[in-house]
Amino acid sequence: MVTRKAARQAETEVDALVDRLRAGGLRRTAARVAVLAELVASVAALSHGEIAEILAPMGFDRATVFRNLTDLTSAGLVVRRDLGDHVWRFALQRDGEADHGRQHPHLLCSDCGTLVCLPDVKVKITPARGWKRAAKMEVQLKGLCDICAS
Amino acid sequence: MVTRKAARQAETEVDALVDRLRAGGLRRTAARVAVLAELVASVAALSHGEIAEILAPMGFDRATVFRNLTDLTSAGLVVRRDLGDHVWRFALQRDGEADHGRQHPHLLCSDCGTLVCLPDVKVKITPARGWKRAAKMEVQLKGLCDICAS
DNA sequence: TTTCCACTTGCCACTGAGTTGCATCTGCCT
DNA sequence: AGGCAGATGCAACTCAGTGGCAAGTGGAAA
Repeated sequence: MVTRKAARQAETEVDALVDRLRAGGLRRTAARVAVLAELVASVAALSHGEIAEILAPMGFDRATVFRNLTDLTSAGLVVRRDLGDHVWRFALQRDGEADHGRQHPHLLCSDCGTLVCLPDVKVKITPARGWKRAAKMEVQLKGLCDICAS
Repeated sequence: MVTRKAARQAETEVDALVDRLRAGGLRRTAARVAVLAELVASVAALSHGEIAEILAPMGFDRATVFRNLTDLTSAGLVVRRDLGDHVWRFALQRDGEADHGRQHPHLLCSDCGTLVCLPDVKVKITPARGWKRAAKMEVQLKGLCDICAS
């Protein structure tokens, strides 16, 4: 049950995203709007397969969904991410998300292979001899995730 | 051109690995020895496809290679790793690597896949809310190694 | 408003990495 | 040596991702 206010908010967000789409030289098409609407409505990142399944009853072909996810990612509106299971998942490129890999460390579970965001863990790197590329590194911790540790 | 000393060293390493295999309840089979020998001989992590291609002329089937990589990984002799291209790559779980991994951080080059020790780089982890497992984590930085960056 | 053209789509097929079933082979314990 | 459970080769399959082509269409220009 979606409230009227939330529906209007989502629509506004889709409109804003479409503006960015157009500004990037891409056409406003029904398929793209539908993909963006699904990403706006979803809390979690969605795989191509999941989105394609949702949009199929509306007549959108999965090849189209795939191409559009790729286009939207190239255009910078969408980011794709792998959680360790070799499935790309797509989510909106929220403001400031461009450096997601560098914003916080990730835990790679050495047992199940899941990649978990650790936004509350701070990591400080002290490089030796003015090693300049440290700031561009992503930090990954390797150990057991909460599920495998329990 | 492999020197005689290097060849003997590799053979000794394979023998040691086979001992661990047997200790773990797995059989010593020609296919498994061949897989281990390839991993011993390789500097970089190898994909299933790469190993299968090497071993095919010796009569080893790729399904067997796949199964054995999985078995060796489950047994703890081999570790698998993804460089971001959705291909699993396999490498030996080196002796002392469990502790080695925690002694200093490593750089995993996102281009060539080389794992480089960074003994002079200090990393301080500040976990949130008394997260007790932080001390048991290995730290891995992901970015370009010196060669790929130049 | 109409035209037009480059972009987009649906349909179909393909690729590559990974995986499974089954009959047969084989390592190793007794 | 015998026997049995594990391992293998062969063949086929799954799944996520991807590409070709004819037809459809968004939007700029006239």
